[in-house]
Amino acid sequence: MSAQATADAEIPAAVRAWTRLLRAHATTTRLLNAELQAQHGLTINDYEALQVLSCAEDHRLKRVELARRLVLTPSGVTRLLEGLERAGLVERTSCPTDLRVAYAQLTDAGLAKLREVSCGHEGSVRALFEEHLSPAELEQLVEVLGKVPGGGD
Amino acid sequence: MSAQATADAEIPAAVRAWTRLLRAHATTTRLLNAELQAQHGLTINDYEALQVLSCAEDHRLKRVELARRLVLTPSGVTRLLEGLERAGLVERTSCPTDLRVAYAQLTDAGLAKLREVSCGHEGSVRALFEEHLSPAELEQLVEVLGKVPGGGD
DNA sequence: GGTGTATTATTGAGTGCACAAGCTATGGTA
DNA sequence: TACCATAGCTTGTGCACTCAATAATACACC
Repeated sequence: MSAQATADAEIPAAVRAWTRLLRAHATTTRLLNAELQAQHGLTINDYEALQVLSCAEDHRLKRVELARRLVLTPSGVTRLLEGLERAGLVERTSCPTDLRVAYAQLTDAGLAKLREVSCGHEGSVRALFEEHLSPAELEQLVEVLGKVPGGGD
Repeated sequence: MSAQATADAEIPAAVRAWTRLLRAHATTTRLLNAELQAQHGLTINDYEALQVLSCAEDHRLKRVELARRLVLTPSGVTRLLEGLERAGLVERTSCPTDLRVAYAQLTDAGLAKLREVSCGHEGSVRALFEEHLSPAELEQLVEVLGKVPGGGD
């Protein structure tokens, strides 16, 4: 009955959702990042960038658009792509009609790398999430996360 | 009907949940962190640390335990507490029965700061989440996030 | 055509975190 | 008592990201 016994029932659902989102994110990213890094030398954002590019038309995207999709700042994208370009997975392409834009273009090596990595990585993601959530719960999670700011596509 | 037209229906729910978790976290964190920083000079983890300590018995916790709750490494906690100690919000306390442990002890100033900040911050969290999610959806979110690794209490 | 504003991208500086290595203290075992 | 494995914590190093400032191009407007 001390000071810390207050609350649990009073904490707004939004706040509980927020802290759980924080903790769940921290835990899952730590696990998946470590694995991705150890097995393939990629960070989560490296992987996500390759993935997003592979879904884009002609496997390329304006850097600003990539930033928007990955929820990074433009400067974050510049640094991210530095690494991927050094590894030969992505290359810069210029836009003929607008000299400001530099496309991030997935290379063949990048696509190959993605195919090599994605199966195992998706397996890890599924193992992590499907271990404790039923298919119905996963669908719910997808659904409600889609309504959280930034969670939609 | 191009290469990128594959998939949407085929992507496993676990993977869609994972990417939405990533994006939602990045977006909400960015917003809330910027606000907390601008208005009170705290990071999200600063706030969370104060919050967790305030709920602990005698307002103090072993650093290792704090690390576990915040999903940080011990070294991360050391650096986090450096800042909070410098600001006078937390102080080190030693354990009489085990000289290895150094408690993180919330100071009066820390408690005051937390009370000063929490109302506004909770308001921001609620505004952000309640804007697009109904009470029922929020409860669902709490429920299913609780089953994601790290999301439980 | 020239000017002003918006857009795209990069760079420099600073921050927050992880990993690995190292220290001290504890507790079991012989 | 001596020893050794383990626990708690800190430090050195490195990485990923942000913010603020900067440069170059595009485009609307007069």
